[in-house]
Amino acid sequence: MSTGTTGREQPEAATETAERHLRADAQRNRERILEAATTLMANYGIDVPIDEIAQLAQVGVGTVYRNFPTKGALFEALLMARLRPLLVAARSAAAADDPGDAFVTFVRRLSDEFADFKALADAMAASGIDLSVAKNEISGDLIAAVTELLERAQQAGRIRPDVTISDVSAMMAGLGHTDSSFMDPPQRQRCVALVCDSLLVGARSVLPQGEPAAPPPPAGGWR
Amino acid sequence: MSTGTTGREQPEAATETAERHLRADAQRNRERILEAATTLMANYGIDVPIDEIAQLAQVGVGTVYRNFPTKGALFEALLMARLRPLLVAARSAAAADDPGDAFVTFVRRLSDEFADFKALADAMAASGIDLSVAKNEISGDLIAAVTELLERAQQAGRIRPDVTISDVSAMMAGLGHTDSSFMDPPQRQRCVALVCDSLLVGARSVLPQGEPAAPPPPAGGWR
DNA sequence: TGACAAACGGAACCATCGTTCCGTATAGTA
DNA sequence: TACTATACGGAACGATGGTTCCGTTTGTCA
Repeated sequence: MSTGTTGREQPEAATETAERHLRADAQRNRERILEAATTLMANYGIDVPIDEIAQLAQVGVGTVYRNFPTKGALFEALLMARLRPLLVAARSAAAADDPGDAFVTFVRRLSDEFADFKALADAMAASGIDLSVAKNEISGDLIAAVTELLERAQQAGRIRPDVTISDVSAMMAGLGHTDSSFMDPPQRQRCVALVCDSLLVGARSVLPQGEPAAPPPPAGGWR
Repeated sequence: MSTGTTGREQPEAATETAERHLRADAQRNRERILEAATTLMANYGIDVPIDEIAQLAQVGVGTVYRNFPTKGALFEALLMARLRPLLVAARSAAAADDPGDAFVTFVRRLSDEFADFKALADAMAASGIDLSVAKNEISGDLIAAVTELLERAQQAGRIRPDVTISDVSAMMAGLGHTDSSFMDPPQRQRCVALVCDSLLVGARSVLPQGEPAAPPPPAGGWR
């Protein structure tokens, strides 16, 4: 009766297309929410409570749910925003003159993305070893692009011919899950280099300098 | 420490030493609990509810808590049981004639352990990139043993001299987190081989055959 | 066999978190 | 300025899961 219909009243969910003339404050809030969610999910992964996102965005939880029907929807919106440029990168890598180098560049880029946005690795873990982090089309396109990148690099003799896209996906997933929050950037780069070395033909990277030497993590060590 | 906190009345917690004359039924139940917890945590990781463990063990939750003051304690008990043989393996690998081969064998073994006991990978993720999955002594011993294994394999010229124990730990963690539940055994073996190839000097394994669907890699391995 | 400490089961408690509901506030408009 | 659709906040709800409590059962020993 008074308030909307029996169902929810969110406008077209998170669809950016058909921007149904949002009220100015609503538009502002939506952006705040996206920003807050990005910040928090980048650092803490998918596990941040909605309440915290709402708090950081200076908004009530209701407002979050008015914009995104579900936590998953919010997450997926963020994910897509991350995946899209990654797809562009993969495609241009596949078209590069030297697909071998382009492959390495792409892997490095992906690793950076994992580090910058922890939730991406979470999503990858949840959906198995392939790159299809969401049921969205983008993920399919992404894996297609990486497949082509791989094939071209193999044709160019730069990547081992016995390596499959599954191998690549699995290694990428592993990279993402070498819990980035515990790994400093130099260490991450070393891992990227090692992974690439395992896939490339006759490659033996110079590993970027990491921590001084010994393993002793600050006193207490484990935990 | 864990024992004798002010609160509960559990007998020495999970300490097997000083087996305080458990009543026959209590002993039986304790074993049932450990067995059930192993089964469930192996398949579902740390996230299995205590209730489910209790149910499978055919005991009440109270009985679980009488044996293990906390879910974490139960988990740690299982973990130690897993880590101990792994430690033995690492030590004997470090003492092997060919530390290069022994290293590969150990990595394979570790990977199997991840697959057999999903919770191990969970623990590793939670504790960062090093092997120290718990604050227990065993984990310290384990990383020490692996360090020695690494050094000996490097002295023998089998592992790249620029690889550090941190690198090894990180790659192992990645291996564990290439979510084993989504990866069939052949794929896992391929990843193990790739990781080893990245660490060893001049190695290019023949990757074990994986799934049939993917791009046919029968091109044969490298030497 | 009787008594009692030891052990048991599982309801209840508490905290967390996703989601919904609804009374209230306000941007946009006439 | 007044009116109303739109949007807001946040309390409340329901599900889940770890932990505690306590009345009841049972193994053990004399």
